[in-house]
Parts: sequence; C-alpha cells; structure tokens
Amino acid sequence: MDDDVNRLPLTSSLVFRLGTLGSLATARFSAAIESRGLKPKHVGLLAALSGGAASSQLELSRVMGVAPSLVVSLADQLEGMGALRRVRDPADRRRQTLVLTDSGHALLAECTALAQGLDAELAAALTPEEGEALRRALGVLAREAGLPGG
Amino acid sequence: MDDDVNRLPLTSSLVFRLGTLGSLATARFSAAIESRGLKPKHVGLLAALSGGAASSQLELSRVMGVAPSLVVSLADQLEGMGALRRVRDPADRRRQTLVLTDSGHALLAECTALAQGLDAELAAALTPEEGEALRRALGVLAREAGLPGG
DNA sequence: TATTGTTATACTCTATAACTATA
DNA sequence: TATAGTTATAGAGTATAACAATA
Repeated sequence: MDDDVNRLPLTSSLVFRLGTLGSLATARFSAAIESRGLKPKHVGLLAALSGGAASSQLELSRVMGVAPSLVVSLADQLEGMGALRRVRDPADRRRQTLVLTDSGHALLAECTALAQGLDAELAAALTPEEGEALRRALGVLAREAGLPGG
Repeated sequence: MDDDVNRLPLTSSLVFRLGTLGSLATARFSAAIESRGLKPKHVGLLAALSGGAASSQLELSRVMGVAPSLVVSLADQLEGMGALRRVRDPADRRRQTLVLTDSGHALLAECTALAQGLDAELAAALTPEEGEALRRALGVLAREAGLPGG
C-alpha cells in the first residue's frame, strides 16, 4: 500500500540532493564573502574573467547563464569597489572589455581561499577517497553541463 | 605573477561546483514538474510528509528550513489540488496536521519517477563506479548537514 | 538593420511582522 | 503569557522590455 517501500525515496535522488546541498553550499559561501560586500554572482563574474572564459559583458552573460542587464549591475558594483575596469574595445566601440585590477585579482584569491576552507569543512565528513571521488564526479558533471572551470 | 597557476581555481572547488550544479539540477527538476503545477518546494513538502519527518506545519518549516508562512502557502496550494488534507489535532487544536491523500501519494510517486529520469541523464556521463561514489558522498554530506532523506 | 550595453520596469520567491485562535 | 497558524507587507534577486550608441 505504501509506495515508499518499493522505491528509492525522492530525497535520496541525485537531483534532489544536488539541489539541497547546492543551496546549502551557496548559503555558506554567501555568508563567507558577505564581509567583502560580495554575493556569489560577483565572485562568479571575477572567476569567469580570471579564467579567460569571457571578456565582454555579453560573453559573460552567456557563460554565466544570466541576463545581460545583470552583468551590467554586477560589473557596476565590482568597478565601484575597484576590482575591475571597463575598457572600450577600440576595434568595436560597442564592446566593454572587463579587466581585473590587481585588487580584483587579490579579491578573487581571498574568495578562493575562503572556498577552500569551506571545502575542507565539507570534506571532513568524507574519507579522502570519498572526497576525491566526489571532486572527480562533480568535475565530470560540470564539464558535461558546459559550466566554467576545468 | 598570475595567481592562478599556483592554486586550484575557485570554479573547481566543491562549494562552487555544488552551487552551480545544484542550481542546474533544481532548474531541470523544476521544468520537469512544471506541468503538474508544482515547484520544487511543493515536492519537498510532499517528500517530508511522506517520509514522516514532520506532520505539523511548524515542524515542516523547521525540517525544510523555510519560514512558517511559506509552509502555509505551499500547503494551501497542495490542499487546493487535493494532494493533502489539513486535520486539526484534537489534542491541541492549534496544530494543523497535514495528511497526504491518495492523490498526493500518487503525485509524489510521479515526481520521484521524474527525478529518477533526471538522475539517469546525469549519471549517463559517469561510469557506474563514479555514479555510485557520487551517490554515497552526497548521502554522507546530506546526513551530516541534517537534510531530510536517508 | 543588427548588436552591445544600459536603463526602467515587473515578476518570483521568500522572509518579517502583525494578527487570530488556542493553550 | 506563549504557541500554531495565518495574513499582510516588504525585500532580494533576477528577468524582460524599451532605449542609446555603434557597427
């Protein structure tokens, strides 16, 4: 009579667990970077720039999967805090090329260190082998989905 | 000079990848259940009820990590589509016990099947061993974080 | 006429706070 | 006076659509 005995519960599916753990991870990262005045998407933009995945704002909006208007707003704020500069592309003056400043590189490095700290907290519950397997599997899925980062 | 050569990029950290893949997983699941008139949180509520993790609305808000007012709204909608009934606890008439109807059980079973389909799509990029390792690691993290589902 | 960036506006999601009923 | 639930309101985050500048 009860369906649940015959099937894996929804809550242990990959999609459900990725969803809930992803939201938890984002919340923790958000709290960690809050004191720098950053939100996760700011950091995503910095990382995409640093990785060379994109330089113009429209390219960034495609790579990040967000609306162009959001990139404008994120770039405004990052420019305001001195993390990047807008440089007009002389070959096509419509394009704004975003360039990380030294301070932007340093900010990204700080965020990377914070992320590594959170990684260590997460991985503490896992054996080294489990942690490594998790990294590998998530890497495959990220590549498969066309997400930034190698 | 370039920081990136000496450290793992932010985009391959566990937190970043859980965040981005989690948001992708939620978007896919959301699209899959949309035709049923459901959002992921509706399904989360059904799953929490079915798993016996909570019965009163306030308990549900704690288990799900959302505001009590949101549980009211989700329960309103699920009640409106006949997936659950509100039953006053006779011992404490302030409490609304939420009970899944047959139709609610069936709806949850459909959503579970949809999730399993998405799981299969995700796992297609992984070897069987990688998929199993991913499931295990996410299970450990979910338990560690006190998330529902075993 | 098409494209890049920007601005203005609206929508979705969710929380906080005020309120009602019961304890 | 405290608690469960509800309603009203507000805020964050983001998208869509209209607009300006350049191609």
